[in-house]
Amino acid sequence: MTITQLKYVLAVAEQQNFTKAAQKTFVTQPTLSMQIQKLEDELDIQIFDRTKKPIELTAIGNKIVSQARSIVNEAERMQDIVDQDKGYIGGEFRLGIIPTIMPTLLPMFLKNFTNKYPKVQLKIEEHTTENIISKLMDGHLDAAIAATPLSHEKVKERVLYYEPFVGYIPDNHRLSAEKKIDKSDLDIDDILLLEDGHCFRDGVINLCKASKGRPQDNFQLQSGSFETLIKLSNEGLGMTLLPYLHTLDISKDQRKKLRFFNEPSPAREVSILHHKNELKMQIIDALYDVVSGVVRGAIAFQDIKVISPKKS
Amino acid sequence: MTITQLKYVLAVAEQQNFTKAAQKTFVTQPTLSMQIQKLEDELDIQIFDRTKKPIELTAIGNKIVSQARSIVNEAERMQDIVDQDKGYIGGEFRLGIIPTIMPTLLPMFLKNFTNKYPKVQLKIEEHTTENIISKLMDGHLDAAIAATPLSHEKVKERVLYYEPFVGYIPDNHRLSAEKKIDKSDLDIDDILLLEDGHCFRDGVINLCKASKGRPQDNFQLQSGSFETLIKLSNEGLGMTLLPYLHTLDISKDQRKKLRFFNEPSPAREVSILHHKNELKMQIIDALYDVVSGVVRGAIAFQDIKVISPKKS
DNA sequence: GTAAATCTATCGATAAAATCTATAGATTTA
DNA sequence: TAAATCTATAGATTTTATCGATAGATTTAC
Repeated sequence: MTITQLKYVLAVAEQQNFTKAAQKTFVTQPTLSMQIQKLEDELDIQIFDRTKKPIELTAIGNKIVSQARSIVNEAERMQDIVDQDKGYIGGEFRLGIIPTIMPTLLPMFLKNFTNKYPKVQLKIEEHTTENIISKLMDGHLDAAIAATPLSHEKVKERVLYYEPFVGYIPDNHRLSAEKKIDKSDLDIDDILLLEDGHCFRDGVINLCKASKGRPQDNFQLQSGSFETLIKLSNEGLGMTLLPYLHTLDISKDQRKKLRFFNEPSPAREVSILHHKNELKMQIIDALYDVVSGVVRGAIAFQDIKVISPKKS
Repeated sequence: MTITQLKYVLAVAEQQNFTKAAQKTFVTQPTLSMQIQKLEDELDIQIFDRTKKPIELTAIGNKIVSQARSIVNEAERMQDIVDQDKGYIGGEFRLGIIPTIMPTLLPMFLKNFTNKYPKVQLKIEEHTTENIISKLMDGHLDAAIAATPLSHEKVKERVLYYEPFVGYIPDNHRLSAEKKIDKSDLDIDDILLLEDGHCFRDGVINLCKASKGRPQDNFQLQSGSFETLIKLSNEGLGMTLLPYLHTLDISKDQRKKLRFFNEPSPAREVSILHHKNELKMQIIDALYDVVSGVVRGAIAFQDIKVISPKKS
């Protein structure tokens, strides 16, 4: 058994196709066929069920793939260990970011980071928190930025910043006259929410529950972007809540409709996540430094109360 | 980087000698030299400091070896996964046992086990609890039998049996007239103990502490075997405590000196330990079944109280 | 229903590698 | 100082991985 064979198995398992897997691994298809057969012979089992189209993993094949992933990950970590020892910061780095953080945070740190660490090939992907967790586990992502705490056993969190929630109140709204709003003012049936799957939505629901104590499940409207929520709100469909960083680049007119919360302001905790096995720690450290540095200038709230991002 | 190269590195790190490592890995010494050099070139570091005699690991070499061990262990697990899937029970299996369990328990299950699972090559080693933990961690042992609970993060425990402590009271002793003894009768300064390093010693000390509340550290005498303790006790040097299984094969005369505890009798918990990564689970399951089976016939106490084996 | 397209396995050739034997060079031991 | 021990190097040999070409099987398209 060789590490190369295991990589081939992973490629075929992922592509469900020998030919495509061959391209991905930069060898010819017969090479894959032979090497995988050799491994199957050595272990004396079938990894793939080739009668199915497209090709499928056998029951034992699934276990093999899972173990192979673990071995290949550990093997790739070897170079990282050496890099870390040398203080070298470079290579490919896959960073996941949740949708409600991506548009505001990314422009703030990306240029700064790539300037400072030109040898790092940052690959940034947008995923929901749920997908981020699974992609951190299987090694597809090296790290991620999401709302926390998630308290996942195999994922470590390091807090980057706390981002207060800000109310966006249309002119005709009952709270429009208030200078500041209080979480006790919130009514879940009156707030425009992001669609299901966004943890910011769950955070808002938790916030309302905390104040009212009774959740309702038939929300009026749902959207995938804050821009849409703002427009719907302007149409008089209700108020909405925005994360603070998002309020920094909205128009002057809209800014007038913002209402901050009484302290302690409800806030979300945003952290950098990585797998417990501490792959590429030196790049994660670098990201942490850059991001927490740029955000420190933009957010300066003292008294906040963290709202859980988890569905409850 | 290949798995073979990593195995060579582990062998040289262990033997601190290329020539001996070559014999162990069944290749010639030049093969080792070249493969290890290739790996060093690929990672662009020195794993071994060849100026030192005997050869030593460099600082980064230590990290490499640790990671290599992890990779090789995971790789070897691949075959175990296949074996488990096939229901095959065989191969080499290294079992560690602590000294105070070895002489009584081993004869009880060994023949039974080897009859039942002839394809398993059992290699049994005697180690202290401390050594057992480290050898489970580095993969030298596949499983071990020791007093628990140890609550070690990476070691799983499965209880095999509870073994009561039994007092051995010489004729001239103050407790000799009692039919049963109580843990409140114990005086640590009056009990003959095994030498330091045996967890049975720590268990007894914990027991005395629990009753008296004040530990003393200047014990009268220490020995490495219960036989010696019994003889010393016969000489009038004090009482001692024996694990129940040990009392099953002592002479008739000596048996008269045994005093059981009032219930709940203090007891040690004996468990089978294995690494969290569940290597060779099928053999561990088999061992568990056999051992707990044979012991169930020998120990039939109802009301016991487990004493911690850990030094405190 | 047939032809084209797609996909995997197999074959023989070739390039790459791992390993071996022999030995040089260096260091330690006697 | 000689012998013994140990690692590195060189060159030969065997083994292995990969490739290109193609056969055989299945699916897709018409």
